[in-house]
Amino acid sequence: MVARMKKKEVTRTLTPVELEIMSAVWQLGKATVKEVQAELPKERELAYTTVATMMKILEGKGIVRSERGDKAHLFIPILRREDYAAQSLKSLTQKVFAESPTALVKHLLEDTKLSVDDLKEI
Amino acid sequence: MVARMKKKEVTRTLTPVELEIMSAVWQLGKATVKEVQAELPKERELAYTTVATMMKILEGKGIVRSERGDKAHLFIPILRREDYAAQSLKSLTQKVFAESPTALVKHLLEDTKLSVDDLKEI
DNA sequence: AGACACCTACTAAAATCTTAGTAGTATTTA
DNA sequence: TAAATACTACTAAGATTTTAGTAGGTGTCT
Repeated sequence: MVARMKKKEVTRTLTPVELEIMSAVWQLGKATVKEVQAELPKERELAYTTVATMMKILEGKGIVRSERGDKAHLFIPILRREDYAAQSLKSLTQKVFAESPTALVKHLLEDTKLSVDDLKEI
Repeated sequence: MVARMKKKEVTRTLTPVELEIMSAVWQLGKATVKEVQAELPKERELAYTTVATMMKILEGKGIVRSERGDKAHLFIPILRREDYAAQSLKSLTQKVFAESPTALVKHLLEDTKLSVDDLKEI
């Protein structure tokens, strides 16, 4: 009997720009090129067509899919933020926190605003 | 009066291969090209000169420095693993765990073998 | 219909990353 | 000392990533 299998998850790591773009897409949940462009940090200026190209690339890689929207295409994440996060985190622990997951948690507590109470809750 | 300042830390993110190499260097603490090459996972075969080139690049970027060793140069990390780890983690939380540091910790606990006791200790 | 605005597809240049060869120098060995 | 060995510097090809322009389509306004 074949148990429910974890999805393939061959997902390579996103390139820096892909990640920037995906951050915006994840944030928006579903968005047009224009919306993605607007969602980028204001100091980050990418031409409309550049964002469009990136969306195309992401679509080609199966990271987002597109739907015809009212006027413009709507792009929707296929790769979920949580999944990518989990994957990145795993790889991070393997690669740079090799022998000290404890250190990771420590840094984590310092960096995030996570209180001890939040932690207890978990 | 100028308080002790946190170091510049402009460190861009390491490319995949740079990270592979640095993993080895961090592991060894201080190493020759040959040692780094040997430290790579055995299924990962990079020519000696490729490793040498990478060391050069890393040195150029100020990530390692070199000292004349007995025969070969010794390469020594400038960027410390902990610092890079902290930096990566911060950027990861910003980019993919935006609104849910809690989720991060959850994943962390699932992925690492960190026990609740270890956690309490922290 | 013509002009305008907006969108997608295609194309491609520039930058960066990855890989490794070759040549030259120094050191060890036969 | 000549040959073999080991290492570094230089060079560069190929791959991938990043950036954006141009052409052509579609709808909209006057």
